Amino acid sequence: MSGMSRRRITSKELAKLAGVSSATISRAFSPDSRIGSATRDRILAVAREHGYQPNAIARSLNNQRSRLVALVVNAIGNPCEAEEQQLLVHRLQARQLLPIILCCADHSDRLQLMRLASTYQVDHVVVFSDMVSMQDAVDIFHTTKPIIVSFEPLENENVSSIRIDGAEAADGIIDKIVRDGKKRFAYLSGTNSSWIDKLRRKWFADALTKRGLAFEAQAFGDYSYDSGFKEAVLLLHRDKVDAIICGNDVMAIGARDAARRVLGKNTPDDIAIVGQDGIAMAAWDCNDLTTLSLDHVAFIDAVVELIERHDAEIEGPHSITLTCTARWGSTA
Amino acid sequence: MSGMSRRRITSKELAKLAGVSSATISRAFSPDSRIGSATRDRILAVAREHGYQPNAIARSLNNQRSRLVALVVNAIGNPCEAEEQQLLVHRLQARQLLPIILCCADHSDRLQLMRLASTYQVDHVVVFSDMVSMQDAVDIFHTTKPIIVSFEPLENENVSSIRIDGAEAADGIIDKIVRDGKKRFAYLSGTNSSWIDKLRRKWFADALTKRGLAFEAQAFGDYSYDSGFKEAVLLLHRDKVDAIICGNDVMAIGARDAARRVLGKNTPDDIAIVGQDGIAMAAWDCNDLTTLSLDHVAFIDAVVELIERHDAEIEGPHSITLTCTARWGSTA
DNA sequence: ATGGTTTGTGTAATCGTGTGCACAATGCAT
DNA sequence: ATGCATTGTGCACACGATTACACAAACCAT
Repeated sequence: MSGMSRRRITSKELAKLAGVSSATISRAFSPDSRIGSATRDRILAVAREHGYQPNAIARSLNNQRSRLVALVVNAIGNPCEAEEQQLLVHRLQARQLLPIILCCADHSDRLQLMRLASTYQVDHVVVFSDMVSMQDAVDIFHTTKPIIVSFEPLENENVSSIRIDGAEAADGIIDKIVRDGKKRFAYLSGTNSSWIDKLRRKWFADALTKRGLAFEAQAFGDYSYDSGFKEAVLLLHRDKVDAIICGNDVMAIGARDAARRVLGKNTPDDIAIVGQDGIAMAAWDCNDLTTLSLDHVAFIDAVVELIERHDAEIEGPHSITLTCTARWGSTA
Repeated sequence: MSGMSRRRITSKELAKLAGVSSATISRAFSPDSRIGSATRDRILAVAREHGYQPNAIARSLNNQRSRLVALVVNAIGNPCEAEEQQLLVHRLQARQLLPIILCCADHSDRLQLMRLASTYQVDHVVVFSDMVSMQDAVDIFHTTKPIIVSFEPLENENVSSIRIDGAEAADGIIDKIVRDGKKRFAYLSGTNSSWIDKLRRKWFADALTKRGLAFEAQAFGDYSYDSGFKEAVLLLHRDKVDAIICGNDVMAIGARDAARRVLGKNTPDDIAIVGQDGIAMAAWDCNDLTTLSLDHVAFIDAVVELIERHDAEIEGPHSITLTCTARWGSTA
């Protein structure tokens, strides 16, 4: 690398240096294209010497293929999704795909943000966030026909989805809590009314119904520790519940702290607390949460599988169903 | 929006539809360019009708400006950086800049990953990770002359950096612990030898030296809860220390759990435990960590400030220094 | 009425690659 | 030696936007 060359060298310039045409330069960088191996070696050597790499922007324009993937997430730090995000980014990078993160939790105009990303001709879109309507995503991204992978099943030829089934595991958890003698259940939602939140609540509600019970109270948080803490105080104090099913693990930890600190009640004897997601933190010694957990690796495997199918141009929307399992901790 | 048009419409096609030339289309989307306001309105209406948006890839090629920013991070889920990442992404999005995440913790060839990103002509690079050598980053990205923002100060006209000073706050923390009667200190590093790790350790080491003390032991983890737990057991059992300064908050929580669970020792009476970063979780009721914390907002303000200076083409490398403060919890 | 400025639009070149087509050179079988 | 398949390379255009330049129309002042 000859040090300080300021500007990135261009294909045509390199062609002059190597005594070939710019077309040949391009071929030297395309794995399977007709080019003499001697020529290729010489070009690659000269390229390395001058720090040349083909311009991905120009290539994308020509290819109609950007190798960019938009990841629509609620928030980056949010442990609920962070582990999946991390895994997916890893898998994408291994396939030479670059992720563009769209954080919509704090962005005032999520649609505008998605429109911006769509102008970059992303090849795929993965929607983790439950804050954006799937219909909006389809409307915005359909022009480039990227795959859209999402939790929410939607009848549309452009959308593949991953369905999640936690009914059985939820039933097992409710079963144990009921047998432990708890009677007054509350559900602490993470959002006011997202699709995924309703689905999850239904799993537990059905399990209660089956046993002649029902949720005595319902509260709404925002998936954060603080909201879990705050709402749990109300539920325990005002509604006198003795079991709280939380929309995610972080709120469950908040609720557990509230019970212990504000009400002086301990899990699982005085009160049962259940999380959802199965994040790593749930298994930490200080938490040891009972939680309805999803196998992150299997989940991301499914996402990657859908992306691969789309890359291979296999037509039609696809759908994969995953089942949750219970993680048994000491909180319920 | 007329529904189901499969392919994204092009500037030239829209021109035909609106009865103008493609140059005029372009002008309609450039805020300050000579165009009749009647024409602009008509074009924007037709554009909306057909779901047209200028192709950002083509625009980038022409502009020599991609509006993409590479964020080089260790891991996404990692709470140590997650809050900064979240804030920065938010700020970038507000400026219509899109972040490309490079996760280098788990990627076998970090340099290749960075080279890949550099072919996308990113406008800026922000290096959070302490796992990549700054010199490598400069070598790879210098061809496009993006700004490189990093923790590590480096004498190079392309690199701006943010320096962090925690000496005073570390001194205050050590002061309190020593006055509480602790005598045998250990430092639990997050990495084997990153630049930032050495710097942080030095702050505490200096504070000890000033009082005629020194670290009795040093261990190496990997910034994870599990490694904090495991190493703390060894430090407490084998080295009989009564104060552990941890490289980050997550390890500190692991260490606290280890002390409580394995050794039956409680903070702050039996043993003092200090974290670093000041993540939100540190303030959770169940943790209430004493930690050397950095103001995340100020930090990201500084990063954005550097990016803005670069956008405004203000020459030369810049440097901003931030000072840490102590968060006083119940662990030390 | 006329010269000069301003305004709005079209033409054509450009950004850096990829690739179909044409064509020369080479290898091989007869 | 000839006909044919194969290999390697260059030319030229396409990808979809931006923008310098040219130019017509409109406006204004004298």
